[in-house]
Amino acid sequence: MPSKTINPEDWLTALDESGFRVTTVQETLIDIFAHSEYPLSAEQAWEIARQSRPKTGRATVYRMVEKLEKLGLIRRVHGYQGCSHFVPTLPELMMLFICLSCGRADYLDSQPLNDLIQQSEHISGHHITDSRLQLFGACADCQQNA
Amino acid sequence: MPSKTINPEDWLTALDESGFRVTTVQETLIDIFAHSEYPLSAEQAWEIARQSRPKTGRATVYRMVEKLEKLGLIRRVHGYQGCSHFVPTLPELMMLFICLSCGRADYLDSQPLNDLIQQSEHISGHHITDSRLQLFGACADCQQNA
DNA sequence: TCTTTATTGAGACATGGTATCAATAAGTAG
DNA sequence: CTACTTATTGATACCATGTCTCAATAAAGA
Repeated sequence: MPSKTINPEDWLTALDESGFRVTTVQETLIDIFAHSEYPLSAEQAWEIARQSRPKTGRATVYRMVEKLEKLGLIRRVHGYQGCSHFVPTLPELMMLFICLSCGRADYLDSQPLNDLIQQSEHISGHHITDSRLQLFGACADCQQNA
Repeated sequence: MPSKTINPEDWLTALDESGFRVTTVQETLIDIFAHSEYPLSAEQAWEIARQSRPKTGRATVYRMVEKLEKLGLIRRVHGYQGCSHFVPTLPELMMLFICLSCGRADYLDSQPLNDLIQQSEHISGHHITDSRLQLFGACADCQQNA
């Protein structure tokens, strides 16, 4: 479902514009992350990558993940599967929902959250520069099949 | 600052009532977590514990952390210092703020957040059973000293 | 006090992630 | 198109964090 609004080409462009060389591993890994409906760990991405590109090194995958995260193209999921899984970042601000039953990620409108954060900032006196909100539960589909 | 509303005695009672034996390591570790103003990792807690109780085993600390987390007495902090630090859980529902400059944790009223979550539940059709919201930035003190 | 059994400590092990370094391949200049 | 420069890669050694095992210890109840 993220794939609807994510274009692997843009990611390559982003890497290029940041002064990195465009390589085949990058293309492989970008494709993997951009098209996955589920949060992926570096280890999982490595496994998938080797199916189409057997010589892919482990360290390379970890380096790419770090790079993609720094560029804001993927985002770490902090949750029940551990804290080492990543989902593509959508262009707009979104809150992340993870279904505990099927594992899929869904994105919800986060404008109300931003309002709430601004409010908290006011009340507490803290200057808030970043936030993580993640929701867990059963997605609409899984509720029906239960 | 959490210490204001946290009573180590209650934690021991909670362990006792859950059918666990009350031991000296437990008392040591509970004291450490209940009185820390900063999120602590198991490793850090181990280090502190050995100062007053040198024979404390590493695995024991990890086991206690797991136990305390399961009982809901401490809570994992997902953030910039990694995902392996814990803070005491307050009795009321609270959002967590972590200062990126001094590392301290602060708790903010989370009623508005709960409203927001209910709203999202309605709109998305997902059944939300748990959430994590964490805020990062500079606390009021650190802003002044900057 | 004695007995039972959960809990502990020590250390081996597994996993996730990083550092090193020679080999490879992308980009650029000729 | 070729040669050159240098970022990126892959293999492997390494480190940190967390788990498992099992004999020894110490709570709790009889």
